[in-house]
Amino acid sequence: MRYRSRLHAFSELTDADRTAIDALLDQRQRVIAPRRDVVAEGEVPRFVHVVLDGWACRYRQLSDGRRQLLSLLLPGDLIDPYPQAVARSDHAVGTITTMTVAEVAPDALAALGRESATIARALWWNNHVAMGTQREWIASLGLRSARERIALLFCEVYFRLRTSGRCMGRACEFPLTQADLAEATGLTPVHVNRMVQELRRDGLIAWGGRTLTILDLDALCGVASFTPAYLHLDRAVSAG
Amino acid sequence: MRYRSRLHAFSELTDADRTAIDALLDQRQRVIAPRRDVVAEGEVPRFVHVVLDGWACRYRQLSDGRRQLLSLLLPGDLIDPYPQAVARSDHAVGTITTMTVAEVAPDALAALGRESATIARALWWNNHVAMGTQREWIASLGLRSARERIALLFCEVYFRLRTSGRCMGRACEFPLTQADLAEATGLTPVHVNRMVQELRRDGLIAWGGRTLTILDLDALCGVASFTPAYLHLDRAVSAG
DNA sequence: CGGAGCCTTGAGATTTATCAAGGGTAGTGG
DNA sequence: CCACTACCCTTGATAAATCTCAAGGCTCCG
Repeated sequence: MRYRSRLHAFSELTDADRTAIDALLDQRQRVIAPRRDVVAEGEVPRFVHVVLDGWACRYRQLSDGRRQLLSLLLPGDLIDPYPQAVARSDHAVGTITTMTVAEVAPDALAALGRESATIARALWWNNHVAMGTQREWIASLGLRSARERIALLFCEVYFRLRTSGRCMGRACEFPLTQADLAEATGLTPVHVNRMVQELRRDGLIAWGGRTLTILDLDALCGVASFTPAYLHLDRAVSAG
Repeated sequence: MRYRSRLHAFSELTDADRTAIDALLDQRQRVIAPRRDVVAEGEVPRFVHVVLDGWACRYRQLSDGRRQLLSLLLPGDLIDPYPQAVARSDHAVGTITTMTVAEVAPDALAALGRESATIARALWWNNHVAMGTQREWIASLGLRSARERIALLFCEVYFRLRTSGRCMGRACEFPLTQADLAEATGLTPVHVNRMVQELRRDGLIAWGGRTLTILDLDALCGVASFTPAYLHLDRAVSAG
């Protein structure tokens, strides 16, 4: 089963809840080219965007041009998860691949949260997971080596895609370039390249084209010190 | 004016809202010794803790002992900002100094959020700021140098304390040890020491005892590439 | 007076960055 | 169908930032 949005994956939702969310997602959609900004830094977003297809990322850029990815936005993710927001964004969101987003009216989502207590909980749960993921990135950048950071990112993406039913066995899409990976892990592209080669040589992964295959999941998780606790999958419906 | 909790600082709150929150904070309090865990990793917290006095931190520790601070919890901060949580914590929270916390029943806070739309918004705003702060830490660890990271942390603490009315001019409390600072910035204590000395030598800060004095705020912000946008102070009542 | 915790300093090792160049591949236009 | 460009990946050599190890000093407290 493939979830249209992360909210759908929340285990306590009723069928009626899921139908109501679907209705919101169908109201208004947009297709965005790769490498474009969806939300600029300082902008006040007019919609709650939900990624329906394709990948994007949050990022922050310093005045001297240095850029850091802050999180990956995969299919199903909410880009502006604040029903009541109307706040100036403190970071930018840009596409990586061609992306289809649903543009949901903040008021409509807020209304849904008031009508259904489970949807309200789903919104908080989604937030909880997003914060946990950010914390894991902090731990990654702060105390893991280059090799460990890269392994961690592979693990995270694999588990997240699997939750939403977007893996085939041990393989999944992975459309980032090595330069993107460098911006996500706080390393240089050159060094990322060497570490990726090492992971390949050690038989942990295969990665080429836009496909990542995890050849030895346990070993990769071990290298990354990865445990999926921060994804709070215990409250998610498993997609297999 | 000194705010008891971050929620109090939300500019849209009415006096009635603030009184209601105060009532929650007064129900049950606890004093915790320095260097103790408030919430252990994997624990399901039974309360929403609010820091009334003293400092704490979120942290994550890998099996080999390496430890990374994930965020600082200053007076007023909510430790478990999920009214509906009842989720296993994916990280630990420990005190730095002696700390007084209010232990609020999650249900009571949730009820308050249902009764007052502004309190509900305040909870989301609080979350929004917490996420922004985590993103800034990611950007700090990912693309800033040692010197820049340390300067950034000083800036962040100063601005956050000022918002809640806990600065005297350019001076504020700063009870972290250099080893703590190292765990927050992903550096070694030795290197932190050298960078702090550099910042002192350059006349940017004075730091000793448990007091930090910012001697040249503009220059320090410049070194750190600090802009307080992520704190979303535009929706906070200024404490001066 | 002794110990513990924290800060400071020095010297050498390691990780990662920087600079520079070459090769592969896919798409584009002639 | 071929040349050409753009983008990405790869490799090597050297440099810089940060870590590691080791030791000494200061201050507070019992």
